[in-house]
Amino acid sequence: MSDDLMQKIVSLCKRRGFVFQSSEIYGGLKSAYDYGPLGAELKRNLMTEWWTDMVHRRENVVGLDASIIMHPRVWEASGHLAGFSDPLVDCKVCKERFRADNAPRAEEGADATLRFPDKGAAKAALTQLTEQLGVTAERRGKEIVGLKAGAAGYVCPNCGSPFLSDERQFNLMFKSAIGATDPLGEVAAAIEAGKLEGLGGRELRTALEELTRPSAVYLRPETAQAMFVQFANVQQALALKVPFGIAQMGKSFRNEITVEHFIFRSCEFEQMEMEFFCEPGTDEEWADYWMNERMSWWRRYANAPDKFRFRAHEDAELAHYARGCSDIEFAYPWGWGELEGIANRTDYDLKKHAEASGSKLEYFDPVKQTKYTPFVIEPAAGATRGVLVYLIDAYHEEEVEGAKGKTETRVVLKLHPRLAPYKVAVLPLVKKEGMPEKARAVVDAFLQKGIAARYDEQHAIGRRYRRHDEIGTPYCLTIDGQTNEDDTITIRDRDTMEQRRISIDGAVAEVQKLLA
RNA sequence: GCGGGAAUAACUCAGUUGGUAGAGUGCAAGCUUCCCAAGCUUGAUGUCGCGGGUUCGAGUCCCGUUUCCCGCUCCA
Repeated sequence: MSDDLMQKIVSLCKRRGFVFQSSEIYGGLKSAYDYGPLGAELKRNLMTEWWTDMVHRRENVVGLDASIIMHPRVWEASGHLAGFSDPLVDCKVCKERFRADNAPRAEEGADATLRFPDKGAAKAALTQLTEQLGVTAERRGKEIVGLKAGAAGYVCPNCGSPFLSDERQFNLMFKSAIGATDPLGEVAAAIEAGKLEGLGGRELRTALEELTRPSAVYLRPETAQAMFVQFANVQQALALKVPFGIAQMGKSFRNEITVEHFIFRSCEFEQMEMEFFCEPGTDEEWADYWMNERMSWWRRYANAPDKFRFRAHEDAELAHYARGCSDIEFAYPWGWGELEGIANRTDYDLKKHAEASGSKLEYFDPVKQTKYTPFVIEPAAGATRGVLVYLIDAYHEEEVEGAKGKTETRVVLKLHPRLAPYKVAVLPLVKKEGMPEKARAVVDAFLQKGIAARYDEQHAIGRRYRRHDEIGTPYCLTIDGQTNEDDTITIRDRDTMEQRRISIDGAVAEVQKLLA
């Protein structure tokens, strides 16, 4: 059922021009998606709503639009360069993949006991050990005993097996090279000069890294760091007093181990983040404040507000820099999943960057005459996730009575009017008696005001209504026979399908009122 | 990356033991039509994901590969 819903949404997205697979005619590129005309509007509307709410409506929050490529030392200081290259290992017995540094320790030669959920699984594992790995061991119920831990120094956290793949580095940051010359030229020159001769494994890797390091740059894996790095500039330029926030929207890039669920997790994605700098000791209060602000923002545009919830991170899953973190989760078709994280990042980031750069990233409180490193509350939302969330929230199938009295299924995207790609569709009831001309004039009036409007005369009126239901157009304006008599048109509500008459001259003002 | 499934028209899908690529929907043109995918006429659209192989002949069989979906894992 849930897969079904996602498939319908994916299909609608393509058919109606919300989201296309990237580079589709070349076979597609993994996890890359393009936002079509309607998707571009939806995403833009969503992000504009965020910016308006977070920046324009608040005196103490300002914006930033930083470059995606920053100095590589930013990522060293932030911990991303190390943290995003954690060695991962696969278990050869149960196929579990895990982080080597989180695995249960087991010194070489220590007893290793494999545990399985039931006897059947243990039997199967024993057979596998014997046949594929050539190992003899003994099974006792759900366990396999008589094995020793290997040189790795740890065992599989899932089944306890010491049969593991080599550690593999996953570079989760997109690496690129800045400069007009290809760093491979340096490598080629070094090879020709024999400088790499005799090197292997880790040594060779290190040597190659050193050769390419001068030109190595990374695409940002989050927008947050620029706001820490520019903290002092922003604070001084605008003479901001703590507490204040810096907000930023934009693309981020991560080589995710797995991408999934359409645009839910992709390597290139868009974020809406704000770093709120506050006095130490007031941080928990501000964390509560922003949690409530952000939750009410998400719910404001939703049909089903109860599909959003908080989930506090347990201590074990907290990032090393965070004192606390609460996710705003949404009930996706596949289950609850993250949409936004509100983290208390303490003074970790500012201190790290101060230390690494040698710059003072402190705040002097002119009233209290004290100097301190502010604490940071970070509401970090996924903009592209937001698009998916509202598409899922908006997608409805309804049984309605058709023209001939039989029940039909109506597909309607109940997008919030401010998020909807088109605000109005203007339809001549029939293509004659001057109706198309009048409809065109109405469309022009909307476009002059910068309101996304669409003229549509194709096919029967009912079909046009349904077509706009499917892309979420909240209002359809129809020019009919009566328009010629009294200069009124009908306005149809997408969700109720009810119509009422309004004056043709007041149409723009009427819709503006509805959108406000 | 590992394991499982899938890919045929814009969408949803059929396609027999290998023998000239189909339907519905949608789309386009026109007629009709004064309000909820109505009716009629006409029309266009296929590198059958891509690349090899087997074969007289491959949408169909084999191999590789790409992409998508479902689990493991990671995050916004």
